[in-house]
Amino acid sequence: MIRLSRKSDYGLVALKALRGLEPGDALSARELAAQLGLPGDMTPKVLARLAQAGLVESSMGKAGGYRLARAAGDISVAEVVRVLDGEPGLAPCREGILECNRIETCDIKHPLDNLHQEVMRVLQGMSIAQL
Amino acid sequence: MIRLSRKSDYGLVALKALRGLEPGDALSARELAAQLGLPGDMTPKVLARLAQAGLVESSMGKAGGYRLARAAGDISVAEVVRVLDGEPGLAPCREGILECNRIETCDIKHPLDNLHQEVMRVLQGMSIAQL
DNA sequence: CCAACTGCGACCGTTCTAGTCCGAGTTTAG
DNA sequence: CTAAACTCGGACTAGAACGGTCGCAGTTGG
Repeated sequence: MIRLSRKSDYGLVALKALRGLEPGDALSARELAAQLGLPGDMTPKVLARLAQAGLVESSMGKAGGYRLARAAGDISVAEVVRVLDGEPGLAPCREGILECNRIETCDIKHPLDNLHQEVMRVLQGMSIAQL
Repeated sequence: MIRLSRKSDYGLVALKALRGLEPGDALSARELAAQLGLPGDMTPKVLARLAQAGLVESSMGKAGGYRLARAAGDISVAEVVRVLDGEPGLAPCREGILECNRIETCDIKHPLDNLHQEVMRVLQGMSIAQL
């Protein structure tokens, strides 16, 4: 609960390493992994997802690698988490399998949603630049 | 991520049902389960943990059951979650197994902790009475 | 004494996650 | 044109966490 998966953790660290890179440069997944001490084959996966979400750009080929697609200040923690961990969702009563109670749609759903939005607002307020 | 386990969910719903109970009364786990549509044998477990944490009181015997140990306004969501899901902890880099990086103690740990505190502050600010 | 309840621990099955492996496509260097 | 270095994407395995169930011991009220 309120716990980042390792993917999100790795993603944040990687993005942090990627900021402060010269405009033309790029870092390969392998370099990042070695430099940050991340598990070798996990890093490409994380970066790939970030790339297809448009948070980083990738260049193929021999001197390829990754670089931030936007300014570090324009990438929020919330966005990274959403990409790597999927859309959050406070309670698991949405799969349609369970109906919780039949009384309305869960007594506590509404206030819990407010809570969730507040939490997301906090995550939204922090950018990669501030790490 | 930012996701309540079902235990916490059940706990919150149960506490909500327990508030608005006459001072002398008590609800048995079975009654609560039936009334809320929770899985039968899960409810005693959740309530037992809440009881040993001092959030609810239990009375044994034939007419036994559970009731709130404090006013609903004095029980925060954060407390319930902590009891049922364990102490949160934003990132899983504490087990001592991994050292993340050797550079200091994780570049992003500090700002992430701030974030975590803010989230907890949000949870702390909402009580059972407000559900 | 009996019935109904809590309390607590042990026990499975399932699901999610971390992590690894492998093949295919792409670009640059020589 | 060939080879090397890199990204891309899916498939696959192992392990942990979680939800859920069962059974027994202790306790209280009729």
